[in-house]
Amino acid sequence: MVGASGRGRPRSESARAAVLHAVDDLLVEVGYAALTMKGIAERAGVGRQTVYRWWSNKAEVLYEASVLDAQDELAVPHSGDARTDVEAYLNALVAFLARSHAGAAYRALMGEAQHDPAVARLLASRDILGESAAATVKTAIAATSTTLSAEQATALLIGPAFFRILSGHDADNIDTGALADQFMRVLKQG
Amino acid sequence: MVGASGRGRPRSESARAAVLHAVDDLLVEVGYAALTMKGIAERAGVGRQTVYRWWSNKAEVLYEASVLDAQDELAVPHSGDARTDVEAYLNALVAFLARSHAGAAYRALMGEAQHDPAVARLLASRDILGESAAATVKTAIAATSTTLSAEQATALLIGPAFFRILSGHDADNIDTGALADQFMRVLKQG
Amino acid sequence: MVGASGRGRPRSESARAAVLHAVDDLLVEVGYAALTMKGIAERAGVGRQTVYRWWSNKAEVLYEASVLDAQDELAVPHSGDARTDVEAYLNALVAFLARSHAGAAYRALMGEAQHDPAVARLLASRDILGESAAATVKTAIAATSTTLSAEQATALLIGPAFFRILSGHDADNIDTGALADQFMRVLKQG
Amino acid sequence: MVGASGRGRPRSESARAAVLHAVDDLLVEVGYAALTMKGIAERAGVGRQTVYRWWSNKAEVLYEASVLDAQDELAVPHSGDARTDVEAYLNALVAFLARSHAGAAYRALMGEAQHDPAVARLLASRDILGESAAATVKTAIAATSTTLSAEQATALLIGPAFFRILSGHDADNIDTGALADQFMRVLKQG
DNA sequence: CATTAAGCGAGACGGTACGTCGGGTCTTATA
DNA sequence: TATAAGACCCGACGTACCGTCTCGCTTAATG
Repeated sequence: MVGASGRGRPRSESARAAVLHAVDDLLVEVGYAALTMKGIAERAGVGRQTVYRWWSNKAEVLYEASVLDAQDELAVPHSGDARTDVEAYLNALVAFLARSHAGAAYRALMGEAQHDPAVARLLASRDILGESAAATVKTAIAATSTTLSAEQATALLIGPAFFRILSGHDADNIDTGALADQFMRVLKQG
Repeated sequence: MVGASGRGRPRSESARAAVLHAVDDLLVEVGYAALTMKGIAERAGVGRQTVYRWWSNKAEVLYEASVLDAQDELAVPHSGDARTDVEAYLNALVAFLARSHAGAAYRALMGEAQHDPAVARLLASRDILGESAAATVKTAIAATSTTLSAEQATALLIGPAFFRILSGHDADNIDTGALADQFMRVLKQG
Repeated sequence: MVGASGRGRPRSESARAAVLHAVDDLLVEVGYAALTMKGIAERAGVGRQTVYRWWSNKAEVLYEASVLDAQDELAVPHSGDARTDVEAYLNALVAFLARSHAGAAYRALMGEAQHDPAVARLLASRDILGESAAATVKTAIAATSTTLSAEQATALLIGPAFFRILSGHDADNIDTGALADQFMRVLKQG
Repeated sequence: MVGASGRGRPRSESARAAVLHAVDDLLVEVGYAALTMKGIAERAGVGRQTVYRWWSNKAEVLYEASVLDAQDELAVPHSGDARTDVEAYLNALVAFLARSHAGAAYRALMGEAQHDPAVARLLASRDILGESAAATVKTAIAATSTTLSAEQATALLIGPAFFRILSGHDADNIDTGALADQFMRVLKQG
């Protein structure tokens, strides 16, 4: 018996799906800045309360609608060759952060997290970027027998591209091949 | 003669200063999230219109009040030894981003910039972090005769720490010594 | 000379005239509701302070610009026949109150006076309507040997038309001939 | 079935009542000039938007809060004797216009109406003074078989006192007995 | 089958920040 | 000292969004 009594009308999965869909649409159409709870509910053809019943604030809806669903944008096939996998991952990372709608949502949420503890907790509850890199990092560590921890290696892998994108630099100028080389070299020596 | 009509009452530098001071105080007292234009004006003992006359939005005031003034938090003495300077810079960077009020303001602004083009332009107009690292990066490049561009090297230097702090990881666990070593090693080899 | 020391630059009569002229123009162009001190000063090509130097508030400028100048709208030639003069006066009164710009200004000021004591004092300082009716009323009183005071007679003369116009009734439907007859009849019997 | 969608939360009659009550209180405490929408909402413990939802401007709230409710101040018992009723009505009129809070509100609104068409329409939508006088005027007309229209008679009845009060003359000096006599005399002869 | 209780769409609710506007004062350089 | 210009402080304006609440109406599971 998981929760609830089973009495009363069950929650509408279709309402939930409509909200998530509406968020995706609105993100594309009006952008994050113009996203409002009222707008989302209306677009979804759903009562405002229903949105708040499933998610407790705007960040949560957005996170689930856009970020979670988009994890596969960061999933890359593993070739077995560490260097190849690293570059593939970096390409996926740049594409996600700099060019996808989900990435824009993720950046916006990370921004909110800098001054809203609730959003910070939300993002911390699931380390999307870290997880997405985990397999690649693991392969690279195994291939180089570095002494670096996975966490350190992850920061080395993601950090440079992450910084350049968040800083507003042109994502097209990021040389993922070079970054991959540098990353592998550090691992081989530490 | 830098422009200026000379006609009419001159803008009050003291009002301007009072606003910047008020922002600094309020950031410490109530934090970024609770910062409002009304609150700033009232705290500064200044009319609301006066604030809007000098800055066109909250981000601009905050940027000038907190971020510009705080560049010296990122200024580190140069020892002449590249490795030493790099670690010193990384320590200053972590202290700024993760522990100072100005750093909190900077992270908040960088967050806004992710969905507000005006803020993005504002931050892009003066690449605070890049500038602060420039001397250190230059020294390191000279000492290693790397083929990396300054921009690439800057991203390598700042990225990993930047990523971990923005992601909400514990700043105390950042091993700046190790990061400095890794940075130098990459430069020596590329 | 009348007051002042004579030292320093004398007040500019032309600035004063420009303001009064500007008020007249603006009243016609934008109406009372859109009249602002800033607008008046700009239209007159005059500093804001200069306006306040001559008049202490908006009501005073308007009063002098529009109402005082318009007293001659209410001045009617006297024929010597009381009944004739009364009707002529009533026609002038209706034309002034209901159809002239000065009359609109007067009504607006009388409106302000209902909740602004300063404006009330201003209007009380010079009983424009009462004065304008004085000669007509005097003639009528003399012609009828009524026991009514001038003040009572004035209220009887002006009141009915005044009420209908201020109440927003159609001024064209006011039968000034009938009103004149009724006025004369009351006087003859009291 | 008087319309109404039946959907959504119904408007709160208690909020509406709280606003009207707050307006009454504030009129007495701070007067018309200091009445603000913000102040009204706060005093009523109501959101600002809620006030705007029921009434579209200050005049409307005031009209409903103060003027409509105050019609009974102008309701006088009818004795059957026209002359008696007329004097009783004039006493009530003077008391209302010159001495009651509702009367002050009415004068203020009539003032606004002189330069604000919306307020003019509002007042025209319900001719408070005319209605209040209607029964008295009807009785007087019947008793005198005058040829005057009701509208003309109303202006004769109300006009003189109305003019003196709006002009700021001392209301205590208004001889309602004399005005009643004059009114009756005019009717008997026309 | 009737009851019951929770979810539903709709939209009003109390709050609060926004950016603008007007009032009346103050401070420049110039005349 | 008056002037034109325009910045100053103040505070009301009407709008927008937040997250909560309250309607009448479904929609199951329970009795």
